[in-house]
Amino acid sequence: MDRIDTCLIALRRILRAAETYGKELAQSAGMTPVQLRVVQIVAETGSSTAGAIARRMHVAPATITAIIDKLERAGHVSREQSRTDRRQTHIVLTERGRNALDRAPDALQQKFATDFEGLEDWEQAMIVAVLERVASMLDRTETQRGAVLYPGEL
Amino acid sequence: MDRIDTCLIALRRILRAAETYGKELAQSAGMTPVQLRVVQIVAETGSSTAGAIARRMHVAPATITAIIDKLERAGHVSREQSRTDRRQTHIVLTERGRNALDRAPDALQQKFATDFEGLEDWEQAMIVAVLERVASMLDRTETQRGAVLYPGEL
DNA sequence: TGTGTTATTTAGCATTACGAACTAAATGAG
DNA sequence: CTCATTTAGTTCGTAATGCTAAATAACACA
Repeated sequence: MDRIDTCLIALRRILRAAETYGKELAQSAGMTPVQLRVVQIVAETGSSTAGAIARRMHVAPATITAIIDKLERAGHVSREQSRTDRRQTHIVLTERGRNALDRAPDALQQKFATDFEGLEDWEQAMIVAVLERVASMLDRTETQRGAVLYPGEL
Repeated sequence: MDRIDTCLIALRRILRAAETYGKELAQSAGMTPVQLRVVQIVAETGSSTAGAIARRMHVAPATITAIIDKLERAGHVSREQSRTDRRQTHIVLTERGRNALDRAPDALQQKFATDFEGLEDWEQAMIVAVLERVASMLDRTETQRGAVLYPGEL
């Protein structure tokens, strides 16, 4: 078997695993993967505007509106009008949202972290180097093409 | 920065790159990523039944029916009733479908393959080893849990 | 023959996502 | 200060993907 094929197959396995974990994860948090992703962003940033979330997720504002609607109805987040610019809406995490987040540790992350810690030091170092290498091989284009860099993207 | 964090960030970059490429790819083929995935499977296997595609994609049969409907309407594939078992429907690629496929080289694959070939031999070997390692760290559970292995899955 | 199993489709629903059109608020030119 | 423009978010209509449950058709075997 070709080395490239082996790599691509491994990459697909990784992608599929991520998807699977995403679903599990969402189930234990009581929301869908996308909704959870939004909640994670809000939690991470303290409070984001709708537009900032949309840009960060590379998604149209209308899409975020719909997702926030559902999260708000479920009581996970709430909308707060900005005082400095009343066009803006700040999305903030509610108590309930924070609880859901605590109940939903990222399964992929956990699994990987556990296994990773059991490895030899040199093995860890090798994995770090390779993953970074592969990531930059794959996503380099995006920044090279001059795509807009969004606030909080890094 | 923590090694684990570095890995996870790299993994997310890889996931996002894959998504981006998937969209590009599908666009040049004139169909959605999922539809293209079905067409690829059909092309690869010569002719699959609807059920086989569903199992391979880990998706409910009803979902495949809907996708095949669209692909058939667009003239990319056609349905043919099996002669040996008339409950089965064989999905076959049309001329038009094959053309679309030719027009859509897998962007991720291309990009990766190009870069990969430019690397030193030892570097290639290391990448192969690490990706396989990470893949098995992440997707091991699935087989361990005794999930059904689907025909053509390997 | 009849009963049970298997393959696919139909129907109805939820989620994600988009673009276009709209409202409200801020900003800038004159 | 006023009017035009831009920006932020929402609403509306549409499409794709995915599910479950129920229907339909064909096979299989006792």
